[in-house]
Amino acid sequence: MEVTSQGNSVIVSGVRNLDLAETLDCGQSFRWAENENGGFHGVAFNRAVDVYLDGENLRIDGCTQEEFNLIWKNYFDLDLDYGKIREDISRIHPVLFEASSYAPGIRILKQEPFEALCTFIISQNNNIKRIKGIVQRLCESFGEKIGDNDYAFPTALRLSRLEPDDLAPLRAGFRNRYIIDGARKVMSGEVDLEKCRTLPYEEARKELMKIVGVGVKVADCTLLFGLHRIESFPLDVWMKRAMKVLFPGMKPEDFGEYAGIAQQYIFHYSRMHPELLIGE
DNA sequence: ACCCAGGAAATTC
DNA sequence: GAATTTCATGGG
Repeated sequence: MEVTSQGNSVIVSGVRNLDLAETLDCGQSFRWAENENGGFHGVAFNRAVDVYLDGENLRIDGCTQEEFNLIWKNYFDLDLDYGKIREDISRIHPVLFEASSYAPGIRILKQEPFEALCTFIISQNNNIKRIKGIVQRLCESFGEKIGDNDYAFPTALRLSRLEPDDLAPLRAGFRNRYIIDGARKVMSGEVDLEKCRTLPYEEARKELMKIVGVGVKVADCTLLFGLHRIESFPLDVWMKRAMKVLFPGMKPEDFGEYAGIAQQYIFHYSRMHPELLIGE
């Protein structure tokens, strides 16, 4: 991996096992949209960028070399060897080889913990298109303006001072009070997100589940996508169907230390092949 | 009108 | 305690 910068862009060469659409538009982050030039525009860590991938060259517009090293290198998890991981987990089960070969460019993003928490609270009993709309309105309403049309994700402090009814314009429905409860418990320290990086997995889950509206699945997604606990194996409706039909008898713990990456391959593969899951 | 959506809380049995 | 219903909202 080699990094050069010209003007307001950073170019990273030697980037393998990354596909922008597979990674940014597969239901782990809700803040990226394809732009008119085949790249993706998005916001994370209070920065807005456009990203493009040409072969093994990743270009990030709106980014200094310093910001790349501080933010985006980690965000895209570029130090982890996904090729090696794919080889390893392919040996676990033939269907996992199939699923991971189908979309080998999926990576697990390292998102902001509080953003992951809130967006997966919003995700419950919801669809990806509407989740994106609610998240967009949440940022426009309560996030810091960081560009012409770009808003940072709201801070826990800001949201903690609101009442559930203040979120009515988001049209998030019953999830409003969950978001506020999460913000308040994070602000007060009753829930310590950073501690969830290192706590034993079950304890990290319990910590997050102190929040009203956070159950096992939302906790698992927060841990996987916001705290990079890649052993996490969230079971949503798609994954439950996939487990029954494609991996009968197997349990999450059978997928090893990179279970979260396996999960994301399976999730994407299942959604792209719904015909495999009929009957469940 | 009906069903579903990257679920979880509230209620009922 | 386990199974069912309800919870807002939008789209098919």
